[in-house]
Amino acid sequence: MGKSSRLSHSDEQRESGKQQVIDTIRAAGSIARIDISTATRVSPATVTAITAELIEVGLIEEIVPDTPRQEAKRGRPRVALKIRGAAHRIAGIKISHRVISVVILDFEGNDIVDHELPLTQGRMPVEDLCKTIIVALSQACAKGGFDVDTISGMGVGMAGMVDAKRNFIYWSSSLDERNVDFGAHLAQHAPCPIFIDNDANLVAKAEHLFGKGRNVSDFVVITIEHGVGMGIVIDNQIYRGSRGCGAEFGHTKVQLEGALCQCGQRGCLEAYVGDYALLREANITNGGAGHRDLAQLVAAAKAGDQMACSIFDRAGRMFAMGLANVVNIFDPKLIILSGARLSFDYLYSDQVIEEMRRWVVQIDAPPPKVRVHNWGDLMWAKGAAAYAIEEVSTLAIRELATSET
Amino acid sequence: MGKSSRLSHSDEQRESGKQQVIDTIRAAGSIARIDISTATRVSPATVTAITAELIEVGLIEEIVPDTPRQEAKRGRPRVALKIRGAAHRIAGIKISHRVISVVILDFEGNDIVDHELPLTQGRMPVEDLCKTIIVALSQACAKGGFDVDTISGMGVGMAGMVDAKRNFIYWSSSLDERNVDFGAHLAQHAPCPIFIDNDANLVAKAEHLFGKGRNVSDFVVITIEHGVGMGIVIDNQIYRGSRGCGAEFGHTKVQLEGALCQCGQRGCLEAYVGDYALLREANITNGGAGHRDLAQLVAAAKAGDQMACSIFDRAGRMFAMGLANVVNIFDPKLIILSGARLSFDYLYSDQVIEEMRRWVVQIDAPPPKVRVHNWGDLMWAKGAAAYAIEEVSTLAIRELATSET
DNA sequence: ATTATTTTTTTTGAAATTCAAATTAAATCA
DNA sequence: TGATTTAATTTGAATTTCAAAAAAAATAAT
Repeated sequence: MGKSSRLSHSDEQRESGKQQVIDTIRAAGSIARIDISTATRVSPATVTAITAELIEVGLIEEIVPDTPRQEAKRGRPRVALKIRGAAHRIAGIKISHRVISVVILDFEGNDIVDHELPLTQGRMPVEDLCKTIIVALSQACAKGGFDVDTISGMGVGMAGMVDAKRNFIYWSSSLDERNVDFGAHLAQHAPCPIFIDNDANLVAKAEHLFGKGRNVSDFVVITIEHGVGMGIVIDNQIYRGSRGCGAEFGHTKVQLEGALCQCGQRGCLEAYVGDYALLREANITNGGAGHRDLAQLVAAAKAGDQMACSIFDRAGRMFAMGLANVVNIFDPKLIILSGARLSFDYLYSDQVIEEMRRWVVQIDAPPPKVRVHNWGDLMWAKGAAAYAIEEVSTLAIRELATSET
Repeated sequence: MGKSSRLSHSDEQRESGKQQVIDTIRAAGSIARIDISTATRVSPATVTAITAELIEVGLIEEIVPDTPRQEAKRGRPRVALKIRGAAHRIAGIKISHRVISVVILDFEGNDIVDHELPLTQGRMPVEDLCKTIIVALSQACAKGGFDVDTISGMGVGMAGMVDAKRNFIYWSSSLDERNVDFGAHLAQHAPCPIFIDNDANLVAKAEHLFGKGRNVSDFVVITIEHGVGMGIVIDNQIYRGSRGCGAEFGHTKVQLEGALCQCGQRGCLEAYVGDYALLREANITNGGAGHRDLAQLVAAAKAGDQMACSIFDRAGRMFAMGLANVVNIFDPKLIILSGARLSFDYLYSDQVIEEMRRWVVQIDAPPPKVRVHNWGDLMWAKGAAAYAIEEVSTLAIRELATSET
C-alpha cells in the first residue's frame, strides 16, 4: 500500500530518502539493501520500505542470481537491486557544427539506439534548429522501432553559454540569435520534458553517472572539441555559477595582452590551444604556405619538424598553466580529461600533466589525480542523456510523493 | 517540556529545522516569526515550536519594542527575535608576523574587547605559538574583566595552507614546522573548542556573517595583506577543496615562466602584486637605490614618477587578469575586495575593476558586482570569531538535540 | 465604547518519516 | 537435523512537521 504525502519543505531541495536510495543504486550499478543502508546511513528498515515502493512503481528491480553462487558465505544471501532499464527511455542530443548526434538510452543507461543527422549549416535560426532536433530524434526512434512518445525526457547539449535552470541560451555557436528561450521553443515541438545545458557540463554529468567520475563527489572535467570546455562537479552536483554559466575554462586568460581569441578578447587559453589557434600559428610561421589541417601539423611534429614541435610545445604549456590555475582555485580530487577522439593527445600528454603538477601549490598531501578518458563519438550525446536521466529520475520521485493512493 | 531525540541520519549533515531558523535569525539581525516562516518555508507552527525551544535554552530572545509603534498597521504586531548576545562569548584570533590580534565578541557578534600582543619573531615553534596565543587570549579576557573559562569557542586564523576540517596546518609562515596537527597542540592549552582556518577563508566568513556578503549565498572574497588571499562561499558555505585548501588565488599563474614568487614557482599573481614584488621591481629599475618602502613608492607614483606608475600599472593589470580568471571559472554574484587598511587601493581601483570586467566572458546578464570593503584592523580577528560563532552555534544545537530532559 | 477586521502567534490533532528491536528468511557449517 | 550466520522484513514507537482552528493583540469602523 503506497503512502500519500505532501511535500515537506525540506524535501524540496534536499535529497529525500528515496532520491538518496535511487542515487546510491545508480552509482553502484547493483547493490544489496544492506549495503544501501550502510552507504546512505539510512536504517535497514527504511531501506526495505523505500525499495519496496520503488520496485512497486517499477523504477528499480531485484537481480535474479543467474550465477550459481557467489562466494561461499553463510547467512541469508543478499539480493542485489538495480535500476530498471525499462522504466524509461531517455534521449540525449548534442548539437555540433556539422551534425546532430542522438543517443537513446534506457533508464539504466544502456544504449538502445544512436543516430546522426548531418547539418548543412552550422549556425541556424531557432525554429529551424528545433525542427531539425525533432527530426533527428524521430529518425532515431524509428531506427529503434518505437514511437517518439515513449521518450520520457530529452537532454540537449550545445556549445555556448547556457542557463540550464531556465533552459535559456545566452549565446551559442549553433544559433543565429542571442538570448533565446530555447526551452520554450523546443517544448512546442518536443513530446517530453527537455533539459538543456552547456555541452561540457553534460560531459561532466556523463562522467559522474557512467564514467570515471563515478562515486567521486568532487571533480573537474576538461573537454576539447573546437573550443576548450570545463564542467565542475561539487558535492555531486554540477556547479553552474550565479548566471548559470561558470566554468569558462577556455576563456581563462593565460597571457596579458596575448593572442587574439575567437571571442574577441586577448590571451584566452583557447587562443593558444584551440585548433584554429594552432593552424593560425603554423601558417604564420610558415609564411602562409602549408598546414591546412591539424592532422598534417601533428604529423609534421611527429616527424620532428621544429616549427610544429614548438607550436605544440607552447600549446601544451599554456594548457598546463590553465589547468594549474583550476587546481589552485578548486583543489579537486580528480581531473578528468575527456575526449571524443584522442586527437588532442598533445594536450593530454604525461609531460603536460607533470608540468601542471609542478605549477600547483605544493603541500604534503597527494595532488589531484588526472585521468584521461577516451569515449567514442557518442560522448557528447551521452552526456546530454545522463543529464536527462537524472532529471527524469527526480521528476519520477517527486511524482511518487505527490500522487499515489 | 523538552523533547528527547537521537540524531536522525539526515540531520547530521543537512540543516535541521533549528539550524535553519537560527541561521535565518542571525542573517537577518532581527526578524519576526512569520518572516522566518516565509524565509525558510517552514510552517508558522513549527517556527513557533522551534523558537520557543531556542528561547528556553537562551540562544535567542524576543526584542522588547522600545520604539513606541512602528508603522500604523492593523493586526497583532509581530515581535522580532534576535540572537541572544549573552548566550556565548566567542574569541577570534589572528596570527600575523608581528602581532597576535584577539577580538572577543558576544554571540550576536558585538565587540566586547580587542587586544594585541606583539610578536618578537614571525616564525615560531608550535608550542611557543600555542602558549603565546593563550597569553594573548588571557590578556584580552583580563581586559574585559572576565575569566578565560567563560569563552565558548575560539577561532584562529593564519596565513598558510590549513585543512580546517582537521585543524591541521600543512604549512604556515608563522610556524617553523610543516604538517602540524595544530588543533591537538592548541587544545592542550585552550579552555574551549578551537577552530582553525586559513585567514582568507575566515574573512569570507566574516563578510558572510557581518559584512557585505550578508544574505548572499555565493560570493568570493579577495584579501591582500602581504600575500593575496581568496575565500569562496558557495551555497552559504566556505568552499574548501578536496585537501581542505583550495582558493590559492595568490599562486594562480598569470604569466608563463614569469616573475619568481616567494613560493619558489614562477608567474604567480603574488609575484606581481605582492608588496615585496613591487619593491623588488622598484629597486631593480632604480638600480638598487631608492624605495625601501611601499608608501614611498605609492607617493612617487602619485607624484607622477614614470617608473613607479608603470610598476603599479602592471600590477593592476595582472590583478585584473587574475580576478577575471576567477570570474570566468566561478561566475560569482559578488566579489568583495576586503582590506584591513586601504593601502592597496591601487589594486582596488575602478580602473582595475573595469579592466577585469572587460576580460570576463560577455553575455547579456549583469556581470558580478564588485564591492570594496574597508574593515579596520580587526578584520582578520573578526573573521576568526565569525567562524567560531558559527561552529559554536552548530555545537549548541547539536547538544540541544542530544541532551534535554 | 464596542464591535469588526486584520495579522501574528499559538495550540491541537493528525500525517509522514524514520528508527530500534524483534522477527523471519535463507543460506552454510557441524 | 540443528546450530549459526547474515539479510531482509515487520512492528510499534519516537520525532518532526504541518494544516486547521483558536487565541492574541493590535487598528478601523460604527
